[in-house]
Amino acid sequence: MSEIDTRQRILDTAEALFAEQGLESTTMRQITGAAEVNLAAINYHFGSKEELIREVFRRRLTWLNRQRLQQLETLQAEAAGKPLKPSRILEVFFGAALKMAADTEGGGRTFMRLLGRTYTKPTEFVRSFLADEYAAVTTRFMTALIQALPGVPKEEILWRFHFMLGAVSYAISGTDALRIMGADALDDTDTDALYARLMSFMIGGLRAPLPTLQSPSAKRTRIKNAA
Amino acid sequence: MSEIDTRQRILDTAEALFAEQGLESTTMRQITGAAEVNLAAINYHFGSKEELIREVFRRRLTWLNRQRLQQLETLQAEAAGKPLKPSRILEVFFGAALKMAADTEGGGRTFMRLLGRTYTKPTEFVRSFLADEYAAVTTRFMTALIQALPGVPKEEILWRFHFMLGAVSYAISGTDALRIMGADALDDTDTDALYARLMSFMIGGLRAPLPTLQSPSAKRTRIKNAA
DNA sequence: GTCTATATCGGGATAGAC
DNA sequence: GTCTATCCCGATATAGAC
Repeated sequence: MSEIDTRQRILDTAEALFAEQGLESTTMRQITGAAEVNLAAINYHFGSKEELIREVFRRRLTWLNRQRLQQLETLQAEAAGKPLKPSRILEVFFGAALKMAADTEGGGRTFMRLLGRTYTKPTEFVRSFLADEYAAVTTRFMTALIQALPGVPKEEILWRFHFMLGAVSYAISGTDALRIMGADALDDTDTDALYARLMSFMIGGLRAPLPTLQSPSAKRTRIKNAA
Repeated sequence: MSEIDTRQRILDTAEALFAEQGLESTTMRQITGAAEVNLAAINYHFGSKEELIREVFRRRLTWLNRQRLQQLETLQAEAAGKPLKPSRILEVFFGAALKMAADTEGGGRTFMRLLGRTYTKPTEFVRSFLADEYAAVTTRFMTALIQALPGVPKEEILWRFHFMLGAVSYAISGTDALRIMGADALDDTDTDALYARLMSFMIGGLRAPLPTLQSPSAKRTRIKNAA
């Protein structure tokens, strides 16, 4: 078995097991066992388990974010200075993610599930290199969104972007949460339908009337009545 | 130190460490060390680490879901047979969660972060007892929502509920994802503002026009153009 | 490059004195 | 109920033969 093959097999197998069990719970014995390579191969090819994790994320994220930047630039070039429609920006950013998540054979779906789960509970070394991978792309998209929504405060846009990240993450991560909630019957294999559903939900949320933020003195009353 | 005190101290400490590090990465040595009790105390009081985890979730979830059911019943009694406003139902379900998440001193905030992270990647034993805890509450809320939205297909409601779970989960789980995305400046301590923001976003998403689901033959074209 | 064997560490759990 | 000491296991990592 050649060097390249072994590396790829380890990466693919690790990705699948990480997505299924989490980074910490997956052992090098499981990975090398399932990949049918020797236990020592991970340390030989990557140096350590941490470096393997880094590489699993890196190889997909650089590609994904390059796609996003290119498509955003295309969009901006076509607009020729005119303001972009917010929905177009979201379609580029989240569409790229969902397109990758729709790729069941190439492992894209597996990876996106892993990525979504990693956002909320990253260990420090994971958080730091994810931030590096995203640094270029997010500033570009956020400024584009802010320009596309002149009436909306920047803080509000950031929050809604955060909410959308959560929605997309759950949408991609399968139906575990829904199964906990007692609904096992949903079909999450129709990725086109999922994309359509998600986009209309998110556009609706992005376009929603701004919340009326009350003064501090009224705080207690509001939450109590609402909850 | 009395029995009760030790039990509580273990539960509180475990909850905090689980939220911070995850269930698997947190060791019994860390818990007992931070709680300043003996290493053997966990096995004595709970039997095993798994049983401790179960109890950490159980004590908060039963209370939370009882609140939700009571408030839903109140709402339905007040309506006296008339259809409920969807937003009122969401306010009860998610308001209860956010109210608990606003409790920084009593550990509610810590717990809700733990819960949100657990939804997406539950081990089998966790998934099964979470499903038990939620069994009563979700069927009630889903049927209420379906009745409140007569024009909307049941499947669509379930999906949008799923998206909302994701948004709420991310909103509660802190700003890790946003920090990865390069925005560290958001204030997530103003829980009332967060509640208002989240509710208007979710109502907007729930009220959004239904997606136009295309025929299977048109699938490839749509996603390609969109992404 | 690949393998076996092993070093070193830290995990959960328990026995038995107090 | 609490503590110490210990068992047993499986983790990452590496040394050294092939």
